[in-house]
Amino acid sequence: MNKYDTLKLENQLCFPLYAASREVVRKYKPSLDKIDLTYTQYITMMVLWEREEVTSKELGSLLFLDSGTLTPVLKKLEEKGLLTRSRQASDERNLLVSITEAGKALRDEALFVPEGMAGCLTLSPEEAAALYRLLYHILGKQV
Amino acid sequence: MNKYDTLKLENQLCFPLYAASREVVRKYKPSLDKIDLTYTQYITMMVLWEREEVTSKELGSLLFLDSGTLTPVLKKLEEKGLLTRSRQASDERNLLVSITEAGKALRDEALFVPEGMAGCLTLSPEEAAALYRLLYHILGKQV
DNA sequence: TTAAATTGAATTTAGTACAATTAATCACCA
DNA sequence: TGGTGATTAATTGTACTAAATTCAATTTAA
Repeated sequence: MNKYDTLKLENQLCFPLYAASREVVRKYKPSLDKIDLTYTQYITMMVLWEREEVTSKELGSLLFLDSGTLTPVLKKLEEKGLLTRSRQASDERNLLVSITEAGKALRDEALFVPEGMAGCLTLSPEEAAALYRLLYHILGKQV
Repeated sequence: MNKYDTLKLENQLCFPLYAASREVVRKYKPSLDKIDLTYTQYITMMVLWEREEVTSKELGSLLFLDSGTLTPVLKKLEEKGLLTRSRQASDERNLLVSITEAGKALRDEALFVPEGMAGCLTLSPEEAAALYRLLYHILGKQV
């Protein structure tokens, strides 16, 4: 035991978290390429498939992304014709994001994405549930 | 139960993994700012504090980073005077990365980083160990 | 000994993150 | 009621990270 042990890679919890996150996002890539979305764009669309209309602020808090990150993502998705951006009449500071028909249509194509990932993570249902709980704990949302 | 359930954000395991990773890296930032390192630079230095000399290739496999990501990181650390980059005589394709005295000296300052993070993650030792194991499982390295 | 295949790093291009700025709204009090 | 300062939300600028492509060195096979 020496004083530098806390600086060893193998003693870090953050490092495997960081690496695993990138690893899994990388695994999504081939499926997401087929529908021409990045991972960030994909989770954004997930919210819109549930909500149809949402403010940028709400999106940010759902996805844990700040507005500086979200702005270019939303502009890109607007370019693709999957959503529209407008200002909320009641408070023009708020950006209102609305899904388009093309955006709704993409949902059916996107069904293949979780299908393709199913075999990728070799965790048992119990392990997956435990991991899920621990991760939301870190995110400050006890489940 | 409808066919779109697999596309709900709350049913994803990848999403909290992605979000938690960014969340924790964000928590490191204030500590890392004090020693003028990004998180990626920090984990790179961690390897060099253990090894002193390592090829770029080995670094990549230890950190799960590819050379395209590593090249700018190593150049930046060289600029800061924390390491030197040279070619391996036996095979000039290999980039040899060596820590400098300044790099070694930084280790003592870096001790404050894990100290500062200690209170940030409110996981019990058992939970931390479980998470650690699950993450390395995803990384394909059973522990 | 040379051509083809492989390996490793660097470059290019795109995406993501943070800090600083700008615009809109709100709250307070004269 | 109207104005001033504080707050909130998004955007912009800059830096970092990631993936795909390119280029150079090496190895292998003919």
